[in-house]
Amino acid sequence: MGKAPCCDKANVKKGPWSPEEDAKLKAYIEEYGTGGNWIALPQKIGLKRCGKSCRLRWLNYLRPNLKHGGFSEEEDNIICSLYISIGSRWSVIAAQLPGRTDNDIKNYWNTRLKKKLLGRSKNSRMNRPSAISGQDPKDANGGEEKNYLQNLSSSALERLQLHMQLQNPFSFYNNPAFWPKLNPFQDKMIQGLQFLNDSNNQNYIIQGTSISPQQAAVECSTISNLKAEEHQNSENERNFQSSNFVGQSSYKGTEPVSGFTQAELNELLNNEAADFLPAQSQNIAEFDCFKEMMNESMDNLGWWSNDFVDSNSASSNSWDSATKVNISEELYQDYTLGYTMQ
DNA sequence: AATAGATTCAACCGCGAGCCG
DNA sequence: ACGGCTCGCGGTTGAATCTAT
Repeated sequence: MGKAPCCDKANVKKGPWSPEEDAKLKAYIEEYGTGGNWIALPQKIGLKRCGKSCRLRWLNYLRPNLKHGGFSEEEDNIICSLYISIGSRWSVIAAQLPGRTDNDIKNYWNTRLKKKLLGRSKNSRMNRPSAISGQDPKDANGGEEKNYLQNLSSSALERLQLHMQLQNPFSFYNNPAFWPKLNPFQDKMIQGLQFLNDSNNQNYIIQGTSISPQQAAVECSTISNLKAEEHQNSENERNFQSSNFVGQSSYKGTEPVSGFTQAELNELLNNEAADFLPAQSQNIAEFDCFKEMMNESMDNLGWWSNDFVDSNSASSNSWDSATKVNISEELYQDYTLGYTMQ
């Protein structure tokens, strides 16, 4: 049985929106709201558009308080650190960047940030066709690795590359002693988001204590309480943005954004990490790192790729278990609030 | 100035989740 | 419990624009 189409495709206009269409949609929504039904909306206002198209146009372009134009360095940092932590959860990342849409961020990542961060290591890999396995794929274990790699999405590979940069033994990233202490809020956020991605249900270290996934989930669910406290403590700080999970405003200044320090992210953004070793050694180091992860550390990599996890949580819509509800509600709250029409 | 190739980004698509009768 | 429907998401496409030759 096929799925019912959301609209009559034959009578629906596609392609770029005209100023007249924009004006119609904007005027109606500003006055009446969506009426809780995007599908019915275009008919009400005489637009020959699909409801989904109207929704997208409103959310990504017409809705008030949207930022257009270049991203700031702080926004770059937030996007990068969240991408590394949770992957392509664009809506979650967008929730941390007021005025930015998931589509914007996705485009910005795909067209600019990704290249900025990965261009270099990508080039080095492209120059060595069999460097990943270092042997004929048909050799012992090689076939398995090949299949495994073929199953990786490009997103997962990108994150792997970032991960490898972070694993560079000479890197700042790999020396916890050098890391500035995260505030509890940031610590919980990063670990909470990683927890959501992890189907292996390993234990988590929160505030130096190893806890079970179940406990981690409870910890994460307390984030809203932390937020409320902080909000009270900074009543005058209108920038708090209430939902600002990353705390870019409530911890402005000296604290790192998300799980990474400004220096770390600058290093990543400027590809400085790749300069730690001469080109040749760097390739070898990358290769060794990869092999090591493939052979020994798979269990530790669950967080960075959906492709490794079981089918129940492999989809992007995996925010569905009972333990995840509290968190996803928190994450989406303000994002959706912005769309709620009176 | 003309052309090809690269880049950007608005818009589309299909899927899964959740709600409701 | 089931099916229909809408919503929201991430991935992808393709027209417009920019850049290099």
